[in-house]
Amino acid sequence: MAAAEETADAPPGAARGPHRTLHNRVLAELGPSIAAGEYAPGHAFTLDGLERRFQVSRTVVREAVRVLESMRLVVSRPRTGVTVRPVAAWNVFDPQLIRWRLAGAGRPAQLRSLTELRAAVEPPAAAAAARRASPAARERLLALGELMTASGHAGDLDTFLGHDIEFHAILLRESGNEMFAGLSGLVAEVLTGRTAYHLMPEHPRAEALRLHALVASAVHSGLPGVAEAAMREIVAEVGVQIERIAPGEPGPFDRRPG
Amino acid sequence: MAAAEETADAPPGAARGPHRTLHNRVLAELGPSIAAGEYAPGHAFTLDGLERRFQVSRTVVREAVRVLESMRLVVSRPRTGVTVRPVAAWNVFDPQLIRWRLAGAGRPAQLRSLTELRAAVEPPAAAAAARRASPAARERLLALGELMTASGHAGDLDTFLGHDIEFHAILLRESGNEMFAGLSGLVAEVLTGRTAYHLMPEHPRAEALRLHALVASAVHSGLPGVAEAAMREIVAEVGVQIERIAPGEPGPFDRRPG
DNA sequence: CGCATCGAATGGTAATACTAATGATGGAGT
DNA sequence: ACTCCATCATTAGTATTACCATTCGATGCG
Repeated sequence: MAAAEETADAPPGAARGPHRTLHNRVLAELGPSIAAGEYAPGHAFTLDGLERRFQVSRTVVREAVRVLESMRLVVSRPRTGVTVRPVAAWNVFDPQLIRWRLAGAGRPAQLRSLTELRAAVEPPAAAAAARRASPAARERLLALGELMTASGHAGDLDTFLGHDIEFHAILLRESGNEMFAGLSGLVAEVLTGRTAYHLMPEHPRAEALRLHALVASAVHSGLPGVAEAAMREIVAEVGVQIERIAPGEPGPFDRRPG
Repeated sequence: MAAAEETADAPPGAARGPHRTLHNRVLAELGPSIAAGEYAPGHAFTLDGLERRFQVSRTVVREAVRVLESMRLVVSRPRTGVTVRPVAAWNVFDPQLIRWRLAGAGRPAQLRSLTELRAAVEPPAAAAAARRASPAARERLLALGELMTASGHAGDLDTFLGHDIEFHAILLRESGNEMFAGLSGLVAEVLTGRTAYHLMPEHPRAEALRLHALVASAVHSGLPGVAEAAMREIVAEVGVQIERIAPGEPGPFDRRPG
């Protein structure tokens, strides 16, 4: 009922999404452009300049700058202004910053870093989950293994992706390590990005399906070693994927001395 | 000359440390107490309350709240105030937050998470460094291996700690993965914390010294597999250390079903 | 039980004073 | 004439204050 009003009283600018506040809108424009390297380290903004550029008050600009400062993207000092810091100083684990980089030209490099990180963390996380997961989580993992096998054979990549994400998220969350758990959102981005990059075959490899089921089974049975080994097999193909994501980057045998 | 003036114009409160600005001073008090769990999730502050509590203006309080918000410690909404979010929502990788937790009652749990994380990441990082490190870094690692052996045998734990930190920092930085590199500061905290907790024997174990030298040698020779295996041995003792840090936590064989 | 209204708290703007950092100026000593 | 150094002026962030707009939960009425 009153369908006409629904469209009328919800102008696009007043959306209650992440851009609810003005300083978030400033961040949404300034953050990605700094993260993309559009401003060289050392480049200096002034508050007045940003004020004019975004047509907002000083307070709003300062709030945005404080957030950028807490991500260590910039420093704000009297007389100097707001200067961009070198990339090495940035908080590269800040999810917001990661998303900004994924949205821009740095996407392949960011996906590459994330993929390597996930390859390092997920096997120990699987082992930890085999030790510490709740009974309900163990059951859910078993079920997800079967669901993934089904949707994988059916070639339903969207459904498969959803189950894949939930599978890895549960594993990380149930590892009992909150830092592992904190990576679950980023792993989801990697898995999604992999699909978006068409790095997935039309049907997931049968071996990968079996390995996921094996991990689930090992966790269910409380066998950390088996879970870790099986997960290591799953992430072993990342070397290949990294090459496809960023072919220009130094590969496994580059720069080998002698 | 004018030595008397030097002491006069540099009062301790005006130090140019991290508390240079007012909002940082508010953060330095509010952040740790929230991070320590002194306010249950759902607890609501008001800007006016914080204003009075810290005797600062609204602007300053708002900037501090924005930073806490970007760490996902709190959300700020009209009518509701600034409410503390559940721990699961926090940006657990934010170095500032990690330091706040390390400074408070959560220190053992935080050290435990960090130790597990480092155990997961450092072996792959060592492998990557063997592939990608610069020649200068390979040389420095060799030298550090010898320095650690010397200071280790001499029982000079402070010097040893310094070399140990530099060793792991170089390895992470030269892995060519900026997210691995971003962990170097945190690894330094773990190593320092381990010493502070008296988890180190008076003389580092001879095996550990040999293993560090072996990692350096493998990286120097461009042997990723060897570097990774040796590093895995180094971090293998973390299981023991974790037990000592947090004896009450679920151990390797807890909750095993069946 | 649904809905309009109220009010409490944040969100945003503007004007202004304070303070820190830095480059320029000018004088003293060589 | 030249160097050195203290001092001052300039610039841009820092902080305060006051005021209005917006949002959203609660209250209570129909």
